[in-house]
Amino acid sequence: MERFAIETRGLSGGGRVSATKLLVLGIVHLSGGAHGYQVRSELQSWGAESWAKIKPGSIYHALKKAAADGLLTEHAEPGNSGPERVLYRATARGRDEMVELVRDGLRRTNDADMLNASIAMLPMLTRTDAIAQVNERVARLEAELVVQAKWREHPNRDAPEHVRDQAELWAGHARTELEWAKSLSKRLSEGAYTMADDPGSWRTVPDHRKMRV
Amino acid sequence: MERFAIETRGLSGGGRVSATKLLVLGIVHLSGGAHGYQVRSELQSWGAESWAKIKPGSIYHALKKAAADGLLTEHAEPGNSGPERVLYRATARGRDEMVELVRDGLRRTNDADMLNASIAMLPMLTRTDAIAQVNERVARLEAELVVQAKWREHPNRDAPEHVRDQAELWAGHARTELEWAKSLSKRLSEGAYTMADDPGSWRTVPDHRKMRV
DNA sequence: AAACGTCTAGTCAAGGTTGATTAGACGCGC
DNA sequence: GCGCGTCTAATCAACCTTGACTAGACGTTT
Repeated sequence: MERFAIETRGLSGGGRVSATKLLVLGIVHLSGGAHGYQVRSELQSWGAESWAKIKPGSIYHALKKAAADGLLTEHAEPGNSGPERVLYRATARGRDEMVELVRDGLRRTNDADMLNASIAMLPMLTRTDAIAQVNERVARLEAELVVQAKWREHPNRDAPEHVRDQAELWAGHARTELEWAKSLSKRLSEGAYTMADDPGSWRTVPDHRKMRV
Repeated sequence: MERFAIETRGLSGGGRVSATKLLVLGIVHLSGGAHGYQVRSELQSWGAESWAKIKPGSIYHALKKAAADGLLTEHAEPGNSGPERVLYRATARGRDEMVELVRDGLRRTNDADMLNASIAMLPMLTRTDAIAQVNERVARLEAELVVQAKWREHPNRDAPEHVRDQAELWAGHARTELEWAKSLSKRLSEGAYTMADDPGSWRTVPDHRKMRV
């Protein structure tokens, strides 16, 4: 009966994939260490509350959970000016997990939040890897559109008419996403953005020169 | 400080709007009374696990919560054949709340799950009401596209380049949705679907002839 | 200089979500 | 007539999300 029990688990201790987790890990990493409020501000300036629907409350939870899972380290800092704060830094496992989350988010269809978060963290990947993941997404979307087309030819008679008509909307979204993914793949191939293996990326910048707030 | 404390609360005891709640209330109502497994099967046959991302576990919780809030009544039934079951029936408050949820889900932008669930429960509204809500949605989407266009002219310099480029994808989704909403409005005007005030709708069918499993 | 709003920084309880698990009934091949 | 898989029906603990709330510091208005 428990044939599939393990299957869905990823690199770390398990638990649901979450856009919050990815974004929090990503910002901490990009900042080369950050406290909660800093992550919160950075995400806000990226407009993440709207496209990933992240509320401040979730950020602190995600940070603590990631620290408990060994993906981040916690350093308590006495408040020299203002309240106390806790500094978080990414561990090696945290970096690996984050990269896997980005790759998965790009490759797999479904879940808009995860896709948005993955795109936001795209430069965590090398250029060739990113292109490969996006291309796999393109292939998946094309396959899904074929399935959807078949489904509309032979609709499920149990579902009411207006529910069946909803499929048009989903197909429209899938086509939009397909076009966008194709154009992203092309932009990447043409050298757009600074990826992990490009000069000037977060990876090639020495620690003391990384972004600070 | 608590100026807005009440504002977000709806008709009932409060709490977050949820696609699960709407679908569960809707199925119970449409079935003229149902137990958990029946709701689960019906949603499955509508393909709801995929488009509303509802897992069985959530359904039972939603039923109990709705019963605790007075939106449903619970009738324990001894298992004449098979395990025990609990029969749920919609109350008047449950019906009112559900209709409000559908209207809100149609009118307000954001949250794909809620929109999908609302469309699935569209025939809960009268035809004129449904058209009005969809038209308001059309207007909102058009306004949003204008805002997005302005945003792309004057992008936020704090966000990285690839995050700013993501806006193209959102705009594409918004345009897809806009076109679909317009066509839905048109179909409704032309008399498509059986709405709450049409002959043959769930509302005009006497209780004993309602769908049973 | 007391009052006021605002920014920094974070906690918390209440509630929602979910994968795993339980358990009886039922058909069916051997 | 016994084991096996499948269907019905639901429970539960672990985990995630969130709105509301706390609290110090700082500028600035009155």
